[in-house]
Amino acid sequence: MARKPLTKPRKVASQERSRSTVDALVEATARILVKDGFDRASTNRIAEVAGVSVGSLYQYFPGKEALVVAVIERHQQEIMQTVRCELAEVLAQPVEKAVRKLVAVAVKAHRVDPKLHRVLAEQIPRVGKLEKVESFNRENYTLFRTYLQSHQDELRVNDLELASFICVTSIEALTHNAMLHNPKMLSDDSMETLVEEVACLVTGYLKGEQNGVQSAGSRRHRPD
Amino acid sequence: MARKPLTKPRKVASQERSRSTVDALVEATARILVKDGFDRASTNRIAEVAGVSVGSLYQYFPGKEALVVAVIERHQQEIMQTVRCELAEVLAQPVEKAVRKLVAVAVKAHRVDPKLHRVLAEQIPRVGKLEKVESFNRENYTLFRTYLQSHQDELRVNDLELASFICVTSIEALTHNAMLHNPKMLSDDSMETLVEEVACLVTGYLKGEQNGVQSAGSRRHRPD
DNA sequence: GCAGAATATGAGCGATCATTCGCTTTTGAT
DNA sequence: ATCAAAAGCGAATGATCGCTCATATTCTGC
Repeated sequence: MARKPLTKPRKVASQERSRSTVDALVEATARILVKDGFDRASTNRIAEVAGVSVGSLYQYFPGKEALVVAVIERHQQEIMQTVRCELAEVLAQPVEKAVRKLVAVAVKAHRVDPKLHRVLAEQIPRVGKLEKVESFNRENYTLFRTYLQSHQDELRVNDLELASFICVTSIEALTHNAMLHNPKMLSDDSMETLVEEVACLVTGYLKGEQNGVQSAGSRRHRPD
Repeated sequence: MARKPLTKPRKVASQERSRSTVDALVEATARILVKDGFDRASTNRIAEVAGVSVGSLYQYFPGKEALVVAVIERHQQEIMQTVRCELAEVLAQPVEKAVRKLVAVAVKAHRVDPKLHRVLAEQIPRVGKLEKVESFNRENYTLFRTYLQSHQDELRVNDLELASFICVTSIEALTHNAMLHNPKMLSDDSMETLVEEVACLVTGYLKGEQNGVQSAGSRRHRPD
């Protein structure tokens, strides 16, 4: 039953040359995804753009899906680098400050590679291995819940898990939609007011009242 | 330059027989999407499942994309029927009531055909004609802004457009993610608390304080 | 500088799929 | 009953794509 006489040990990369090949393939995949979309990204074309042969491609990736997974993982790696870095200092801060920072970070994360982000969000079918896209939010989710736990006395909400779900989902969706579907929000100015508003939304939910968050001109001046 | 000698006048449907053929095709497309996913939905297969020939398919649909668009439109038609129906009575109600109703309706909308909804959300690449999926939210968005305008005096927010964006996006994302990614929230019980919480989030944002929305046991009992 | 392992090559095979078109069947008006 | 238009048919075509494998090149330890 020994059935791998000529089949090379799929997916290893020890030497340096091969490592750069793998990099070139992932990079080419990302470029094609951005430039031509998911459908027009065939293994032959990826190999061609990467400057390698299809054969080499199949030595390291079992198929197109694996390439895309690699692209996604690389992109999320970059994003989480940003997030984790900026989030370290937040743990000690009060809710208002922390939430605003969190939202700002979410926006920043969406600025890492917007075009790629859009393609990954809009064109990649979430099937098979591609379901892993969701696992990304798990980390933010856990991170946020940890924060809530250590600041529980400042909060009004009880169910921290539910609260984390609500906050993280809202923040993510709002920044995401603002970046992708709302062209008039792309100016730095509008971006600031958006951050302020979302922070207000979340803080208000967590604390019950949002005094002191007055800012962005979106607040009404009640002259009574 | 007359270049349509044998090419049938693509996409007409006058008699009754043909109308049922079109229906069968759309229905078959929906079924295949749910059962096998977008990738495995080929025109040949759709025709086979529909009980018609590929030739007939191409008489009414220029390709697979058009079929999917038809499925999406049919699905959104059903959803908007539900939404519009339940939303009529809301216009006169105060923010607390109205928002809660709105959230409840959003949940209900996601229950129309959950499996199809999931496929449409996860597997359909938003390219070409398929971008139309977004136009769906435009209506809810406008509907919501209209409500805010007529209740402006109850609100704290100034920029109603921004507020609509924030509220609609949050509600949609929260219900969507709850239904699709959070299995433990599927019980009717959890669903109720979710509605309560989301309503609380939105109401708090719009009004500034959410007294009277106490309910779902997620609220903390402060015995001080 | 040599042997064998690692890596790279790319023409080609097979499968799938979208789409066409000459033909038959059904329909409805006369 | 007749006939033209409408609707339906499906084998056949051609294009694309994923993937393999026999072969060639490069690298690494000795």
